[in-house]
Amino acid sequence: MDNASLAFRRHNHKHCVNDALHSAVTLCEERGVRLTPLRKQVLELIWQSHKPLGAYALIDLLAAEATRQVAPPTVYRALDFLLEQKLIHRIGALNAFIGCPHPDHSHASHFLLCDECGRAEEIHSKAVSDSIQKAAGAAGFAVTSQSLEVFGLCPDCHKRSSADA
Amino acid sequence: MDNASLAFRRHNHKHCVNDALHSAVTLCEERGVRLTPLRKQVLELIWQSHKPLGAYALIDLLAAEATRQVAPPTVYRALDFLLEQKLIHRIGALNAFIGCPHPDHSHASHFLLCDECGRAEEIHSKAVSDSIQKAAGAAGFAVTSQSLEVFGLCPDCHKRSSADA
DNA sequence: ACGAATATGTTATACTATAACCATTGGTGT
DNA sequence: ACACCAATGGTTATAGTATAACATATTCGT
Repeated sequence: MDNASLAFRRHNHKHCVNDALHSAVTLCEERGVRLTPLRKQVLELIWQSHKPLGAYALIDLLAAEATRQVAPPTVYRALDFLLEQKLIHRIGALNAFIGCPHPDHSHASHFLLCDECGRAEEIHSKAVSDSIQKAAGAAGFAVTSQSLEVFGLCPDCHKRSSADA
Repeated sequence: MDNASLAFRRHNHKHCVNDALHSAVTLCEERGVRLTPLRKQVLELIWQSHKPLGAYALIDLLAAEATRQVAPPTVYRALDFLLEQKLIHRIGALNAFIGCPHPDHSHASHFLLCDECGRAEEIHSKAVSDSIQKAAGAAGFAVTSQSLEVFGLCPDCHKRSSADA
């Protein structure tokens, strides 16, 4: 079981954070780009949970860490960097950002988003990617990026809501 | 060829608008909900092109029609109604809205979005829907809605950019 | 050390969306 | 017709998200 499928399960989340930060460091070195302290701190804060985090929530967290009081452009620039390096994804419907568990191999942004608990799990389905690619191709469309946001109830919340009924 | 696949082709766009308004009227009657003049006007403006339209662009257009000067809440309420009735979709990545060519049968929001010309085409692929449903099911996730936003170049813009190169 | 490029700080502002409250309209039952 | 209630739209203010423009500081190669 890799980190990509953990969001909706019990797990030691420190491993997620450590893995994410470690591979971010490695990837940035390989790519010759700079994962500065600010960028790393932002990435770490985004990884504090499996819930997508808004830019302003991030600003509040940075302020709470007491180390720095940053203005919106600063955090947005860090977010832009992390997006470019595919270390995070943006969830359009939520205006929020979430860590990418597989930053090493490029892939699309496909997420399951729980309406109830807010957690997000990235999915990696070749069938999904291929079917999208095929449908686009049939329309003569040259794909550069894809974003899939599937809303509903995660296993836990679904079970809970069934019990309530 | 139905209206759902026209966005990237030459066509008489008046037909799109007429069809959309006509089926909106019919559907709202069937559902016992009121497609008021404001709501209808907003829907018509959204259908003026195949490009997703922002709420404030819509406000400007309403002002330009000289008939009314509306404030944001007014247009957002109209948009909410149209979204509820599935007469339009929201494109999360663009904070914009676009008409739904198939409001009569419920379906997910799956779009091809051209980075160059801004036009959007809704796709209806059972293979895509099914693969998504299956992937979500495998994760124990109960889907309530899906939004797929595929970015890239439409046939026209792709041809044009190849020619430029 | 120097200059160029990159990164961050700072101020102001643009863009997107909603809360709260009030006035009006339209259908319902009597 | 009338009173009533729910739904719609108008208005003001404000919340939430994102970027422009410019100043300062840091890093890297030479």
